[in-house]
Amino acid sequence: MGAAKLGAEERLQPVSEARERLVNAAYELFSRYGIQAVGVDAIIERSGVARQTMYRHFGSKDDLVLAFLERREQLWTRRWLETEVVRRATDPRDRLLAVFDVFDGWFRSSDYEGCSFINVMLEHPDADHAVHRAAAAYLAGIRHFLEGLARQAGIADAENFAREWHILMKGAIVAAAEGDQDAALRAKRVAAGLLEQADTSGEATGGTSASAPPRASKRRATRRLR
Amino acid sequence: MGAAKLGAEERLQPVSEARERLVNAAYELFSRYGIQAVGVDAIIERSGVARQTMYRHFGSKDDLVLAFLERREQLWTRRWLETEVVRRATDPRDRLLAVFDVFDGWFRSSDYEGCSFINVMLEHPDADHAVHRAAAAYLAGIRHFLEGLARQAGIADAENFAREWHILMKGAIVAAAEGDQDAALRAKRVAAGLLEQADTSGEATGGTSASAPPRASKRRATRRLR
DNA sequence: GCTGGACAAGACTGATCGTTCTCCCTCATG
DNA sequence: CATGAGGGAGAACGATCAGTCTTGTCCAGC
Repeated sequence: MGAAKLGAEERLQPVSEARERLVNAAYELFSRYGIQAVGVDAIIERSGVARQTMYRHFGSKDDLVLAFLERREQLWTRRWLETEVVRRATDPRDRLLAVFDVFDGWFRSSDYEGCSFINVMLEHPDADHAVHRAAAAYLAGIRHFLEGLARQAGIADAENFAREWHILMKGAIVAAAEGDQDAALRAKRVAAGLLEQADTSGEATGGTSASAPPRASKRRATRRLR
Repeated sequence: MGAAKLGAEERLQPVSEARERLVNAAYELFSRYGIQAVGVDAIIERSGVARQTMYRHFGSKDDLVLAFLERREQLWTRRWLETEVVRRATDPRDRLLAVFDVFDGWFRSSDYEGCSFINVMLEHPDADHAVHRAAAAYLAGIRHFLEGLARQAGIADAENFAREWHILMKGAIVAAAEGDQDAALRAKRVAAGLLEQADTSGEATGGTSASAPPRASKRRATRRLR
């Protein structure tokens, strides 16, 4: 807010070209090398922007980090992960599983950089720090996406299910950082088992496991299976 | 190796008192705040050791980091995690599950500091870096412990099983860093399902779930149930 | 045409980084 | 007694850190 009123021209282009270049440079450097390992000098140099210009747009390095995390959510969470998952399947259960197919390609890319939200959050152990909180909030955003899919799939305790699913995703991300390129496949197998035994109240998917007495569903979730 | 021959006295005490204080200080600071956030000055100060003394024992900060990781394995992996797991149960399957009970207490401790191996590995994204490699190696050590339990439990593909189990552990560790204090319980529930449907060739544990057609075990694993 | 904001370029601050060097003391062993 | 290793205290190194300030140029709006 504040840079709202503009002339007729320069409508659709970013608020400021300098700011855009700064966030781009920050994105490339922070996502690859982490926060503490990248100095503002490196961002200045890569963005080709003057030092003072940076401090006019972002009062401090932490402010720039927050802008980086926001951009990361736009590009990675929304434009990449969620878009790709939705594109690959329509059934919400298939979409949940598709997460790990998307991850599989990610883990096998030569320049796998890991999850910036996890990295940044662990880099700032202080839970009260604004950067830690922002990173954790974006992780929660991913979880909300999962929770929505779980709800659409008619899964009873969608929130808990999403948290379990997310644990598998995060574990796989760390395993991939260790070098396990098959981490997504492993996690997907575990996830499939989790989905299979999930308490789905409604939603005739034609399950495989024969008997298994139907657990008393604690509450009828908002069944919405578009 | 190298500091082997000593006088008659000073037998059981550490190689050097100064070195011991340095590693202790490094342990407390690195495990809580990370590597990059802790300068050598802080370690000098906390250990009460002279600057030059530190550089006589450790040629560089990275060397001290490696010593810290080694100590972390001694104290955290061996003396705490593995000991506690073995203490809580005798059946290998129960021991596998006990991992998450031990984690549960850990996650609820007020000064939860996370897994240093994960933190340090993510802090050093370069897979060729000695510190990254060491951290990854200690993570592999944890996995080998799991693999041993899986083998004792008669699980067919023990290595893959251990990797899946470890993914759950690491995902829970990250979730706990986000603030989810119930992460261990969630991961345990998923793990229990994983264990239930595991290809265990042999080993009559007297399972709970009634029907569930016994999956055709692909291969008879080396049945060794001590 | 003037004014003021955005920006480039870069000097500069004080602090901190990892590392090296110097000087002095202690103490066990020859 | 002499020697030398181990250690303490601290100055000093050059590099880098995040952040400030100064100067000059451009350009749009009045």
